[in-house]
Amino acid sequence: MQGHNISDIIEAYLKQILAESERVEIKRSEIAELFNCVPSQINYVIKTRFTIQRGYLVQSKRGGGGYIRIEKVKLLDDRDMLDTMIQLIGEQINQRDALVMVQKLYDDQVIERKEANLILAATSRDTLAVADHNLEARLRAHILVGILNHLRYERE
Amino acid sequence: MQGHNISDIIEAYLKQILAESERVEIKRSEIAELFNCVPSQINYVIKTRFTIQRGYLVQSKRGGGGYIRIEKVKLLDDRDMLDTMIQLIGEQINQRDALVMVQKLYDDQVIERKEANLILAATSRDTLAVADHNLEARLRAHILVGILNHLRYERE
DNA sequence: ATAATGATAGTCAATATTAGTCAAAGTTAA
DNA sequence: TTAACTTTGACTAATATTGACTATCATTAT
Repeated sequence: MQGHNISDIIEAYLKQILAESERVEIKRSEIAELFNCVPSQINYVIKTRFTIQRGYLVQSKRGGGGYIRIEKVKLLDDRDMLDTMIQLIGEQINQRDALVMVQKLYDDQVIERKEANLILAATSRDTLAVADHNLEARLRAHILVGILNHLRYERE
Repeated sequence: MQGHNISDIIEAYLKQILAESERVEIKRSEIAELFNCVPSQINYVIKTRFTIQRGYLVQSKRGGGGYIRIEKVKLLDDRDMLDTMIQLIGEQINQRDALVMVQKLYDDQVIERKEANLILAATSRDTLAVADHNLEARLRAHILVGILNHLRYERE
């Protein structure tokens, strides 16, 4: 999954630390130097890979002694997570973000592997086969929300 | 089948690697250069020779460090029935007929109860929420076919 | 206290680096 | 001859990288 470019490598590095600990705190410039990239690339990595959808909370401080802190967040229960996801989806969602959500549901054992794959099949671009991408994203959102709602009450 | 043209040769090259390994990961431009063809020919080869029907799964990423990954998947015994169903569905299907199909999948133990309910949720009129009934039926057909295609093989 | 300075991090848009799509043109085989 | 298949390239889309400019915070000087 990783290792094809610097962003992937930085992502892996941070996640390795997060596998041991609940949070990681870095100094942006140090990480940039460590991986031989510009500081703003760290922001790019965080923005694309440590989103709330994926279960991460990011805080930072500027100025002297500044830092970036990434924290794994834990939603209280499945119901809570499903509600949050439904909110996050809103009116449309692209395939990548949908994958992230399904992955999170699987990681947190809300759904099984086969169910996860069914959902991905149902919401893939190939399946929807709509020319207009905006419409496609809206449809995907509807289907995903429909499924999440179903999961929401099935578990009660 | 044999090396009558470049597409066949590229196909053979990739399949030779896949004979040793479960997956092959390429950089499109490199392969194109290796075989002295335009990059989009690689897409053509993949589209015509590495389909899910033949037991291959393809993933890719664009941008820096991009790649195309081809994976062999194990096709399951149920695939004849699934193929028949896919044919039966055609371009559109109503909710009642979809229910019949899902029921059959459950009866034949291709899917579990939870999975069946999930599929029904994904294809219900409420979820699809399109005004035009014809469009709704077409969309349902696409989703169902997408799901059936994914049931044809075993996932990691 | 307040202002100036230095040390951080954030934003955004330009550029770079890939892969995907599509249709026209060319080739082959029935 | 014609229908299917292959080749090609112009255009599009997605993702990554970079750097100039901005915002915020802590410390020091006035």
